[in-house]
Amino acid sequence: MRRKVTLKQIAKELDVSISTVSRALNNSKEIGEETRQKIQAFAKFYNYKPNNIALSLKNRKTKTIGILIPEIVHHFFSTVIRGIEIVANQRGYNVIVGLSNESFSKEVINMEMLANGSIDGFILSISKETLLLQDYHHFKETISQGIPIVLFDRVVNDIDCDKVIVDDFKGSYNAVKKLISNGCKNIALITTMDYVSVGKLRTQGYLQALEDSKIHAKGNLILKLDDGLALEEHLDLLETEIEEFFKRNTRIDAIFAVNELYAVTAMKVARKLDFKIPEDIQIIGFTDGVLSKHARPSLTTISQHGQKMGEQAAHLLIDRLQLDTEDQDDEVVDFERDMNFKTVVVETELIERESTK
Amino acid sequence: MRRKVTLKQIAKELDVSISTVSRALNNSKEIGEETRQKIQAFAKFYNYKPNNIALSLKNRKTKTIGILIPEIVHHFFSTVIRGIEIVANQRGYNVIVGLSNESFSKEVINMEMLANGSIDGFILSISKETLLLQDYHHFKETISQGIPIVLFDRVVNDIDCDKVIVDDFKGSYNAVKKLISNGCKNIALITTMDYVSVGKLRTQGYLQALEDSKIHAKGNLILKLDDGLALEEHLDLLETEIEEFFKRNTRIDAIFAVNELYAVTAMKVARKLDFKIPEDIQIIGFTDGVLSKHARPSLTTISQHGQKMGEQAAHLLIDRLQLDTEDQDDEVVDFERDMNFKTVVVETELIERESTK
DNA sequence: ATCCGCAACGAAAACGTTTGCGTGTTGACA
DNA sequence: TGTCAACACGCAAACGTTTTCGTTGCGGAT
Repeated sequence: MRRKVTLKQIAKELDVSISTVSRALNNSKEIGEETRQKIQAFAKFYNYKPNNIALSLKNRKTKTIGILIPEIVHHFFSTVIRGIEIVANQRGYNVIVGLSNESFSKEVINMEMLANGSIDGFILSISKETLLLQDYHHFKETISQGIPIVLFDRVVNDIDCDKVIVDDFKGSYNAVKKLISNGCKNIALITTMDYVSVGKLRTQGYLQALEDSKIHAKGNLILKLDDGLALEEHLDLLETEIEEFFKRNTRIDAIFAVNELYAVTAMKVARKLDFKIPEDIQIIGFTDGVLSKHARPSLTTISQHGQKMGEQAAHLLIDRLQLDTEDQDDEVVDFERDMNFKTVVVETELIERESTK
Repeated sequence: MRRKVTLKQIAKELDVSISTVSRALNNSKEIGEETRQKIQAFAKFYNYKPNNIALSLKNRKTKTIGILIPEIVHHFFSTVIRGIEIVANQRGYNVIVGLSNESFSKEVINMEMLANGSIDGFILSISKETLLLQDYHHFKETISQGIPIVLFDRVVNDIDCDKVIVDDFKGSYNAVKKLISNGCKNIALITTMDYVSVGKLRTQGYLQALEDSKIHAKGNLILKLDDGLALEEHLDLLETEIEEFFKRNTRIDAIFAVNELYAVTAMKVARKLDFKIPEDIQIIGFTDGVLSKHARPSLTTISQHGQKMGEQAAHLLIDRLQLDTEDQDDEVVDFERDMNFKTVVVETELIERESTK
């Protein structure tokens, strides 16, 4: 087991100083041709690679970005990670991921753990519990320490940072409009509780689309589901909940669901109740995952383009990081930068499949 | 923007030495009660947290483990990551993930990038290209530098390290046995090319089960598919490939597929060709993902317990890391340790759903 | 002979910690 | 009064880099 060779060892072996070795390897022209050759050859032979940690300490930046997400076994989030990883790698960064598991305290812990020098910036999506508590002090503290954050998907307004979102409102609006133009009169909505921002926006899009088409929105056509039901263990509960909803509203001819699982489950229930899809009932879901593609019939969905969101987020963050390192004069720039937070919205796309006409 | 406070700043402010501050915060009893109180209070007020990078440099270990996987938008792999993250967090470690995207060179690059001090050890699953090339020099080099590796799922024998696998052979064997005991006579196998170790093992399990039941395995009942077909873009190709396979073999009454996608697609084709499931044809797939659960009919599968695999892998790695730091005497231990590589096999589980009788 | 400049290299600080060792100040005890 | 612990703290090295600022030696100009 030969450990990695260091500058010091090379210096000792070649009987020169550490600085000379460093300079030689960085092709400084202060070093004589001959010694440079010698040092480089030696370094290559022993496969010298500078130690990242030492570099991080010296440069006061780690070239790694922290990802903090609620859940990783989830098509959308893993797609975002992939997007982040790709551009991070391209631009010389690593990614370190933490999972909040939708828990506030885990989010805080994780964040503090990483904020102590391990990463240069965060890309994160807020956990549900945090959204519920509306306690964002950890984010603000991190930002005030000079560590930039990029929020994606689940964002809140009162955090000053870059954001990447999809136009949840518009996406839903278009989907419902589509259902209306397909002739649907009684369009049901299956959504989450309001504190999840995206759920709320999607609900608003639904309502607006109805209103613009002079359709009166009826409260009993809206089903707000508890989050617990989305858990793997409670699939059956989710199913019966939706089934009862159906039975209460026999005239439903379309369903718009704010996520894939709700949509697929609704479809399952509809078939069980002998609805023909899409003849008797049409269905659209938000979020395009594997379920939608492989369901029978395949599900018309609104794609969020998770990978693109990840890429955008990474670019935003790294741009800001590199901007930070360029300017040394602190005060003024701080002020200017505050004004410059961007919110990029990634366009959604309606992917039509078999569950709509 | 107030940057993080350091020991030096505290020392200066309180007019003591850096070492005194450090000791006071670590509750060294070399420090007088009074000064300790003072320093701790001050540190708490300014929210002092030791800088991770500096600690890493000093301790020559980073307390982070590197995960290197072929793909992250994948139910199995993300489940494994979740398992790793959970125990890593419990035991005070962070995880940094790299994606090889099934490419040899990306695997090498990523590994070298992380091996230069960024991580203490690796948990990884080998990319297909690497398996095809059979070039494992980067793994061996990393290990010889004293960085331990834990391989999971896709492993190869000639790398000396801990491994976590499922018993692919046994899992397949049991599944096929199940089909046989359900009365199936013409059991087809849909698998990958041989160079992916798990594909090979699963194929062997299939063959063995047939042989043990005195059923002659027929070559034309085995469909070996190219990997390219598993890509999202080529779903239709995959489908036609399987459809032709069906048409060539009209007497098939069961299918065992080595992954979820193949199984679901086969089911789709079967229904299209008016087979009744499970009456006319029974289907089992390896790997239990979301597709299986929500397919219609739901798919009987062999669960790999990805999360458990991740947890085991993390424990193996961290155990070894902590063992490494305990012993200072080098030579002897190296030798002993070589003998101690473990391979833990996580039991598979047959999850029966609607696609079998 | 003196001075200057340049090429080629070394010493040391710095990044933020921990820690072995040294040192000064007490108080007790002989 | 002198000796010696014990106590409370500071110095400095170390981890592995980069970089600023010297410091040599030497050739050429004056």
